[in-house]
Amino acid sequence: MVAAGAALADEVGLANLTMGSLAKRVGVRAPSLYKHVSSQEDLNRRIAVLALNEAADAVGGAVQGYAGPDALAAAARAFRAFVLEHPGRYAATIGVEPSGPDDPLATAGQRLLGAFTAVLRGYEIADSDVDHALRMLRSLCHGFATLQAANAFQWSADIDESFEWLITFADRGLRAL
Amino acid sequence: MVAAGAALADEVGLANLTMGSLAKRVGVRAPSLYKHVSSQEDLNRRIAVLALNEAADAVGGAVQGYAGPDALAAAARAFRAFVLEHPGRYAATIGVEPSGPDDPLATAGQRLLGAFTAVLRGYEIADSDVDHALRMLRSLCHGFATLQAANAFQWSADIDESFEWLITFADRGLRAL
DNA sequence: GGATCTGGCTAACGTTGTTAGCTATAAGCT
DNA sequence: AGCTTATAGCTAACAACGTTAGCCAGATCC
Repeated sequence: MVAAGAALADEVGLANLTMGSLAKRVGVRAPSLYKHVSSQEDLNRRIAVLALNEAADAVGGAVQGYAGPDALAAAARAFRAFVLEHPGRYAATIGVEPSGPDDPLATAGQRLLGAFTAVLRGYEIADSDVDHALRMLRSLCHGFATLQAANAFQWSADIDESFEWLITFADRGLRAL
Repeated sequence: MVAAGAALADEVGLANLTMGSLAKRVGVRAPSLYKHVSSQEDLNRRIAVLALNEAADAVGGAVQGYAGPDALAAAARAFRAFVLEHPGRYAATIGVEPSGPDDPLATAGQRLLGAFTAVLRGYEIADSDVDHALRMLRSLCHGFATLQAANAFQWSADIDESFEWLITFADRGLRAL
């Protein structure tokens, strides 16, 4: 049922995902949803967990067999593709905070982070820099993908080209460490 | 009145900015707000315009008198500081699209973009690269600031330190072009 | 065969966004 | 000065949404 919610969010946008519309989608009256979810916020969290796990799978899978620049490119592309294909569920991950270390949300987030950490192992990065590099990578991918998903890149230049440019930019920077 | 809305959004979060709460804040009943704004979405757009103009002022002002790496650092810091001090109004800028080229929202966005473009002039960047570099910079700053505003950086390493690290990372990359 | 659990339902309530229609004060014109 | 109009507030009311309470049919289990 949260899968249906995630799909609906992708279609109509997270802001337009209403309990009523989800109920209609699954062929049920709205109050019945509360047998599966305790509130809309709870639904949101579950969608976020699903999205983070799926994103981790996508990035982790894309990286397999690659290392260094190839792994970086594969991870970044997979991540952006996931966000663009599933903007609604990814939006559900923004602004939700794990309640504790064993919150499924936290572990799902760790999985996604782990996939990116694996990419960084292909570069020679000092231990003291790896956290910073990870945050840089996450900011870059998250920022680009969400801006594109929101249609915030207005003018001419080709967006795919910009993203490839950005990947090689990050690659060169990481090598230079 | 949109200033009051922006302030309230900063305090309680954009999601909790309701017509009723804003009305109470300005000492008026809710329907009276519609004498100034045509809908909540309209209010949102106006807050977004305000936020983008303020951000452009902050970044533009911080850059004055600097060039190259200093300008980059000043711009990035000013931008992040603005987002962290005004998370509500900045959140209002996400997901709103200008209706046309003379939409105030579009021109405000251009102003902010222009401030970052000025920073890039301190580097020797090929014309064909400047758009990509601009998008990279915007993704980086937007991504980092929004992730931090959402408390998405979980673990230990110091966040300010990461941001400084990220600035010098971008600087080195831009020089190498 | 009876008890319980599961998952649906209807009815109802509070909140929020919004519209319609009224009114008092301020500003502007003759 | 006196009439008109614009401004900006109000109350009443409605629709949509999230949510709770309470009921009920069927499946599962002892």
